[in-house]
Amino acid sequence: MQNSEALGLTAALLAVAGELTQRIHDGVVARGFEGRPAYGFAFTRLAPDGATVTELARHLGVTKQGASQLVEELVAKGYVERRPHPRDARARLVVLTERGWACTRAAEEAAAEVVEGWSGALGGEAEVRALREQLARIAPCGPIRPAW
Amino acid sequence: MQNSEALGLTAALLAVAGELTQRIHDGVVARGFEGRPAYGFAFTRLAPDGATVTELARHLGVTKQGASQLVEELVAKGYVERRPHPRDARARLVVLTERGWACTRAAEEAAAEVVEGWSGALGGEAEVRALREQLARIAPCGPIRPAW
DNA sequence: AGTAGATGGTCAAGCAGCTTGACTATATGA
DNA sequence: TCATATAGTCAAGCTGCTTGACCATCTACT
Repeated sequence: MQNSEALGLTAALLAVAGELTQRIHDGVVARGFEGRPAYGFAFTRLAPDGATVTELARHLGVTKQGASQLVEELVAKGYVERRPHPRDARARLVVLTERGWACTRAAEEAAAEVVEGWSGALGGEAEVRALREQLARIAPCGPIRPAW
Repeated sequence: MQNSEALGLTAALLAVAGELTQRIHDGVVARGFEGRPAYGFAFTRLAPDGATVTELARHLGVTKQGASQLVEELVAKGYVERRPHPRDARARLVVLTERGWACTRAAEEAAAEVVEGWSGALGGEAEVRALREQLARIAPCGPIRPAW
C-alpha cells in the first residue's frame, strides 16, 4: 500500500462522512426539527437511559463546560431535561424528552434514506452491511470527536 | 435495512473518520509541522497546480473570505505562496511551497501508518483496498465539508 | 466523626474560525 | 462603452468552544 493510496482512502472516507452528516442534518431539518449536527452525537449517548454532563463531555471529546452549554441549548429547545441523579446529589441526569426521541427517530429515518441510496451505488444491501461490519471493526471505542 | 442499522453505520463511519483525522494530525505534528486538520483539506486541492481562493473556498465549502483567511495563515506559516494568476489579473494563484509539499508528504506517511493498522483489523491489504473502492463509489464529487 | 482531596456542575471571560456586509479591481458581454 | 459579474480583501460580528474560578457533594483516610 503506497502512501498516496492511504491519502486517497482518507479523502474518500472524509468526503463520505461529510456528505452523510450534511444529508442527515438536512433530513432532520426537513422533518421539522431545528439544531446542528452535534445534537446527533449527543443523542446517541443520551438515548438509552440518559447520562451526566461529564459522561456526555467524554463521549463528545469536549470539556464539561462545553457539554454543559450544549445541554443548556438542548433543554431550551425541548429535546432533553435535567433530572436529579438517583445516586449522586452532585450530578444531574440528562434524559431525552418525547421530542428528543422524535428527533432521534427523524435522524434514523434520514440516515436510512441516505444509506438506501448507497445500496444502489454498491450493488445491494449485502454490500452495505459488509461495509458497516468493516467499519465497525476499525472503529475506535474512545470518545467520538465532533467531526461535523 | 432497518433505520437503527443505518444509524449504526453512521456512528461507525463518523467514529472512524474522527479517529483517522485525529491520528493524521498527531502524526503530522510529530513530524515537526504545526497546523490544524483543515490544512490537509486545503492541501489536497492546492497540490497539483495550485488554485485560486475562490476555488479553494468551493472545495472546502466555506465562504471566500474564510478561505482567504486560511490562505493568509498558510502563507504566514510558509506552506503556500500567492502568485499572480497567469490569465486573470484579478485572481491570484495559491501554490504549495517546498515546505507545503513536505507537510503533505508527512500527512501521507501518517495516513499510511493508520491505514496499515487497519490491515490487521480487517484481515489484509486486499480488504483495505476493497474498503477504499467501496467508499470511492459512494463519495460525493461536490465540496468537501471541513469535517476535521 | 472529622477532614482532605477528588469529582460533578456552573458562571464568566476569552479566543479561534467562521460569517455577513461593504468595497476595489478586473473581466466579460451587449 | 457601459452594465454586470467575478476575484479578492478589510472590517465587524457571531457561535461554539476553551480556560479559570468557584461551590456542592462524594469518598477515603485518620
